[in-house]
Amino acid sequence: MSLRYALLGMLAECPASGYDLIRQFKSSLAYAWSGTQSQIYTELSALAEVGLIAVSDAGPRGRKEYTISDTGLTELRRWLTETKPKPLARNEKLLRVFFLGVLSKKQAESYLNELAMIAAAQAAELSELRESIDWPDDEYSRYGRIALEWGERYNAMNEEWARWAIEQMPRH
Amino acid sequence: MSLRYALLGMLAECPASGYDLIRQFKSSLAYAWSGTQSQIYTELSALAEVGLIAVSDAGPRGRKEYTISDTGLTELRRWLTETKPKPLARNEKLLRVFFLGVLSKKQAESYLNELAMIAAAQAAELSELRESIDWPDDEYSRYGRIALEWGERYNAMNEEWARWAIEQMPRH
DNA sequence: ACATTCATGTAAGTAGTTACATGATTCT
DNA sequence: AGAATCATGTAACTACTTACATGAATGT
Repeated sequence: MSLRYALLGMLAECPASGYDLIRQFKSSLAYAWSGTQSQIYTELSALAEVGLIAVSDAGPRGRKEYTISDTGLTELRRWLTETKPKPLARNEKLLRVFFLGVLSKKQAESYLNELAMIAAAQAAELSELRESIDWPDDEYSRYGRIALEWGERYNAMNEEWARWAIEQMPRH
Repeated sequence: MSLRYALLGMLAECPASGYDLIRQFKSSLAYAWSGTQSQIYTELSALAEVGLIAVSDAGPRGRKEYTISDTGLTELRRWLTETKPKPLARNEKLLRVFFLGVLSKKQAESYLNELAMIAAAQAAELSELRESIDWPDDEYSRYGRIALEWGERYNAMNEEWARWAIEQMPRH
């Protein structure tokens, strides 16, 4: 159901097509929510059918630009203020850590090292992203910057933790 | 598919019933993976059918204790060493941050404050958990402690970040 | 006797993924 | 002319959730 609100939220900023939204998912929203092409087009049709968004323009190659409606914006605000976010429940990288006891110490250490490297690579990606965006001085980019900061802190934390974890391993 | 490996991983430590595993999901594994009662019983039947686990004992009230098989353990090791963990893709708390621009500053700040409080509460829960467990000196608890440390760092990071975010908001 | 906990299972529905399918427009 | 990109949609499948259903054993 969150995909629905992710789409509403993006359309609250500016009108966009399904194709545009798929790219936005991949760039800015990637570490907060993911959605496949097929799911996004299906959900956009459903949102239009219930009147939370509407086709506001048509472009070449069957492009349909959607705009959020008043009821859509109201529904987005209701979601933000009257419902509670679900705690996160799926972290495959961490899940694997619990079971490293079935591997050799060398293999376990190599996995932890891989986690450190993934975190470092993602940190590099994010700092590149931060610099590639020229942040306008508006509401949307304030919160975009705050979310990006979360990503940077998350990656830093993961890398430090993975390096700490390697140190906890007995010498072999 | 990860649920399958979560179950295999828990059974690699010691034999257990579906009921036991459900409780383990709620206590130690909760922030790494979640699974409902219905999903867990269904998956255990499927795992038994393909021979990755087997019923090793029967108890009162139809209790069935499962034990991991050799092929099950091999499959768990294969998953850990030969497949890559999927990056995390769903964080509803963070998703909402992107869209706080549609709320008033007061409402947005109140949301960020709520995030700080959730993180603090979870940190308290985890430190209680750390103290309630008497950590045996074996492989499984080494990695359990490492995973718990991740949770503590994650919560600390979230709380600090949320407080930092509130400071970024303009005075009103 | 009654409540609680232990213990498992199934059915129906929703959300998400993978694969297939098509075609217009733009760039080189 | 051919490749790349833009652009949308549907079908089949897998994963996950919610709700329903049952009943034995244990504690008070």
